[in-house]
Amino acid sequence: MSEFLNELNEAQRAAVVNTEGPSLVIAGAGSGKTRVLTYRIAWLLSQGVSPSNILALTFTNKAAREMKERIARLVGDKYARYLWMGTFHSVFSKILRQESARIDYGHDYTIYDSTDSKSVIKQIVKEMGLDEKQYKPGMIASRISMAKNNLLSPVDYAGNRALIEDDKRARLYRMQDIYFAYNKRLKQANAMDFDDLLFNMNLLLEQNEDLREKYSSIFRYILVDEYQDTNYCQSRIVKQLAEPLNNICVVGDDAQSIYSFRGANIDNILGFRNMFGGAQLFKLERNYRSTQNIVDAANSLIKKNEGQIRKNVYSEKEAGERLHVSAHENDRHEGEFIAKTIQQGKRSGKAQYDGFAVLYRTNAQSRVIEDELRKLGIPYRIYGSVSFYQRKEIKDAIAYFRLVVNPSDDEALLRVINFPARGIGETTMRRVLDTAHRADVPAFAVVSDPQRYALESAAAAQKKLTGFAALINSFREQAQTEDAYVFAQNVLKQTAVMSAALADKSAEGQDRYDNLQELLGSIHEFSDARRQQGEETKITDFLAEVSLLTDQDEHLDDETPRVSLMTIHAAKGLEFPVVIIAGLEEQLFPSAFAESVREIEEERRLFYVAITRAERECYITYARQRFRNGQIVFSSPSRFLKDIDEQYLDRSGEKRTIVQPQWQPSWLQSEWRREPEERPMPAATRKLSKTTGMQPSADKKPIETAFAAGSRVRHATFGDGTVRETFEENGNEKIVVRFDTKGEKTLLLKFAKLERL
DNA sequence: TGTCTCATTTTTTTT
DNA sequence: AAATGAGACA
Repeated sequence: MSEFLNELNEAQRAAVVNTEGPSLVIAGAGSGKTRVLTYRIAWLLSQGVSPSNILALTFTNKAAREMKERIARLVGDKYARYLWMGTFHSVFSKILRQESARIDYGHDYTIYDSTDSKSVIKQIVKEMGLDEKQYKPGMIASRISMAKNNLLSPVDYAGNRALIEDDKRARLYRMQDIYFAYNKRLKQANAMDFDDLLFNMNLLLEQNEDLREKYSSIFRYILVDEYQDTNYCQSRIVKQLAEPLNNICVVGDDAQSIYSFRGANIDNILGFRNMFGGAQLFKLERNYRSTQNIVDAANSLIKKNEGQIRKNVYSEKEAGERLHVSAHENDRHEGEFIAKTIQQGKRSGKAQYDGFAVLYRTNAQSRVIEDELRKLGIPYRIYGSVSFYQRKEIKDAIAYFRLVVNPSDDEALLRVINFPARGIGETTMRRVLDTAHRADVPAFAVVSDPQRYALESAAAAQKKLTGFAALINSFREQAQTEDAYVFAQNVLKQTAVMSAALADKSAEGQDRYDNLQELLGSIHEFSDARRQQGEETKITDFLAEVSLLTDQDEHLDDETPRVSLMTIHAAKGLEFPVVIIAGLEEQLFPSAFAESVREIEEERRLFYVAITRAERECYITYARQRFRNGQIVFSSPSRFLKDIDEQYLDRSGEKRTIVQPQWQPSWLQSEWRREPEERPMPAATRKLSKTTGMQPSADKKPIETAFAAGSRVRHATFGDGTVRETFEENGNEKIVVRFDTKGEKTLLLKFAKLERL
């Protein structure tokens, strides 16, 4: 039964069989972390522990799924199926649904995603009459999130001197009030945001001794993956669940902690042995993934960080090639290089396409690379950009389901009340919301019965509202009786969502229709899968799952091996024979936002993660200029390149290519990152006026702008045919300055293909 | 109300 | 470049 233990090395085996009491497994990159977790679970099962007594928490859905599959392969699906395995969020959300009454929530609570949250915040800021420029929803949302991650309720927040001081410094004096109102609003909508799932889970355990006992007796063995990425709240929950047996095993690598922006606290892993006295420590230091050069290079990099748990990661594979660093003239050339490298690598048999991964710091970098891959006909797959469930039409469709199941869900209501158009406009909705908030009721209540809440709207508008309410209400019964798929089909048909998409003959309309069909298909699939396990599926079951799906495998049917493109964050836990890391430039990687040493160190860990994804070869690229936010910016090589010992690098690729721009318009750099108040005249206008010698139009209307760096001024062509100056860029594109004669006296700059002068 | 146009702003990573 | 916001106009 347990001969599989032979497949482990000594350190791994020790970590696997030491099941009683707390243990901390520090697992260097590529040292078989997942292996230890899966084998530990398999081992527990082989010792007669029931799968329903094991709780395994992971960071992503994908990790959970893969681990489950691996366990099923070891011990059979009939055990694996009953394991409690999933992300923190999904497991806790299931428990919270079960126990929702205890925290005074309805069973069918909605989970608000970050878009919903920001929208709520925006409304609150507006209603409080605050400046939206000052109180940016994203900023507010992240502060609230941090508070929740640290278990601070609005009341705690208001009582926290440090936070209040900090808010003052950021000129967010009403922060605490917004937090308070935000939570109230969510409660009213019977909704939780991502952080509430954790916050409330902790609350549930803290306030109910019986539940604490119930769940800690169910979860007799607890395993936590990626422990370095957990936040304070998560660690408290785990602590409560683990007691009194404390059969808890956490696995992680402090060197790979890259989620502090999400509240992850590296102290959790560093302080684990304080929280759980007598915890055993296991160190996995042998890397099975990468060649020595790669491991050594990564080690030399991470050594530049302070405050690590000492460990000595080593590889016993061959030395392998050095890491190839190359410089490129601009982002397009960089993309071209990447595509060619992959093409050649494939031809010379280094790997199939799916053996290559291109990693980058930001999603925005993927586009150019995609373009170049496509030019060479290389199949690729992008992970994690706009996921299927984030598309507008899908969110709209789901909002209908949400609203039917949970009529208090104001965000869902707002999304769909005028989609497809029903003649219910902004003004009406403004009034509805005002009325609802004043009466402390969900918006849907006002929509259903405007009279009762004395809504000040025209009779015609009121009729439209009640009509909409009737439509939604007519679905309510079906939601409870019908199968999810049948229900979804009905709703999309009767609300005309489907027909609206079908009527749209544009390419995007076609796409939208296909996507809706695909959504129906996936509901169908979901329902079928559950039927095979003997469970009926209602739409609420689907909703409970879908809101926590993010990267969800948009199951590609074809089996074509594809190159993977993703952010480094998304690449954590994966490995590829050949890894290409793009955009190693200051202001990009490390990100321009990383200022403090702490933040820089996190960026460095990110680079460490990127390098250690590679099994055999690693390419690192950077560009001298890059198109960013509609402007060309100049960049210098990342400081991180200097952090790797020279002996592991092959820097020959840096010498060939460099072309410094011959002529650089001085304003290109000086305009970058200038504060708005220092700009008396719109920058674009000034630029143009400077270059052309023309005066800006009287009303100082800004002008669309696009000057290429490294361009050479020749003459310009104006709309009326006069030629003054042209900008030639590296022989490929030119920019013509035009004088737009129709309408306002505005100046326009346009790109045009270059006919050689 | 809804649609179009023009201007401004955005800057990371994600359960 | 792309998304958001404001204002004009039908």
